[in-house]
Amino acid sequence: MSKTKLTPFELEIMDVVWKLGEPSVREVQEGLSEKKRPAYTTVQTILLRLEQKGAVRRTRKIGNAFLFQAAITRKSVYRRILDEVLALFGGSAQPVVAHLLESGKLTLEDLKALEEAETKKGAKKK
Amino acid sequence: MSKTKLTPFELEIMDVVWKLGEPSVREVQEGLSEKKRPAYTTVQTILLRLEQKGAVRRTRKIGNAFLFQAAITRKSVYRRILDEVLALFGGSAQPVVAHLLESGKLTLEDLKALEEAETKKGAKKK
DNA sequence: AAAAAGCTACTACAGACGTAGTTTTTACTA
DNA sequence: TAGTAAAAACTACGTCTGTAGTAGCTTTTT
Repeated sequence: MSKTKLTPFELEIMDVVWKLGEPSVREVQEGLSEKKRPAYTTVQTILLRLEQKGAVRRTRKIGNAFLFQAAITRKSVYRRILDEVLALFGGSAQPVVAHLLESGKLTLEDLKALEEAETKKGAKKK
Repeated sequence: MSKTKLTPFELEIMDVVWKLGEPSVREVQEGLSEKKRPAYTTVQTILLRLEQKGAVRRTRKIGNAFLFQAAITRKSVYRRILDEVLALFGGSAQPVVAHLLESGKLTLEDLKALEEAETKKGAKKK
C-alpha cells in the first residue's frame, strides 16, 4: 500500500478521522483533547498535508465545509509503525515482547490470553 | 533519566556507538552500512548534536581525533520508544503483541518461549 | 621545516513539522 | 439582494533533520 509516513501529530489527526468516520475540519479540531487543541487553521493545514500524502480524501461538501475520510486503514499504519520498531530491535519481534515484559507493560496473564486467542484462531483458520 | 528524544538517524548512530563502545567519528562512519554512508562531516554533526542532547560524551583524544562514548543506555532508549508506541496503541501492550501475532512477526512458539522465560524469572525473583 | 593528510569547528541550506495569521470565497439570513 | 458568518485557500515562520561544504588547526610524513 501507500508508503505513507505520518508524523506524530498527523497520527493524532488520523486517529480522530478514523474515529469519526467522515468529519469536517471543525469536527476534527473538536475531536482533539482539550488540553492541546490547536487553532482551526492548524488542523486544516494538517488535513491538507494528509490529503497530499494520500492519507485522507475529501468526500463531499456540507454547506461550505468539506468532509474528510481516511484513505488508509488504521491497521496499515500500525503495521508500518511496528515494522519500524522491529527494525530497530534487529528485525525480530521477540526482543520487543521481552522488553515489554521486563518493563512490566505486559504481564504473564496477557501473554497467556494472547496465546490462547492465537491458538484458537490458528485452529479456525482455513 | 534524561528525556532524550532521538531522531531515526541519530538512533542509527547511537547503535554504532553502542556496538563499538568508544569509537571515533571515522569509526562510526565506517560502522554504518555501506549503502547509505553519509559524509564524514555529517556523522560529525550528528555526533555533535547527540552530545548536546546528552546522549554521548567525548572521552579522550587519540591523535587529533576525539573518541566518543554513549551516555545513555540502549535499554533506556528502547524503553522510551516502546512507551511511545504503546501510547499510540492506547497505552496497553496487549494490542501491540496481538498485532505482531496477526502480522506473523511473532509466532506461537515465540510466545511460549517468552512465557516460559518470564515464568522462570518471576519465580526466581526475590 | 614544509607539505600532506586528517580532524575539528563553524556555517549553510533545503525540506519537513507544528503552528497559525490573512485573504478570498461561499453560503446562509434578514 | 446585501450583509455577515464560516470555511477554504494561501502565506508565513521558527525549529528540527539530514546533509555537507569550508576554513583552519594538528599530527604525521617526507
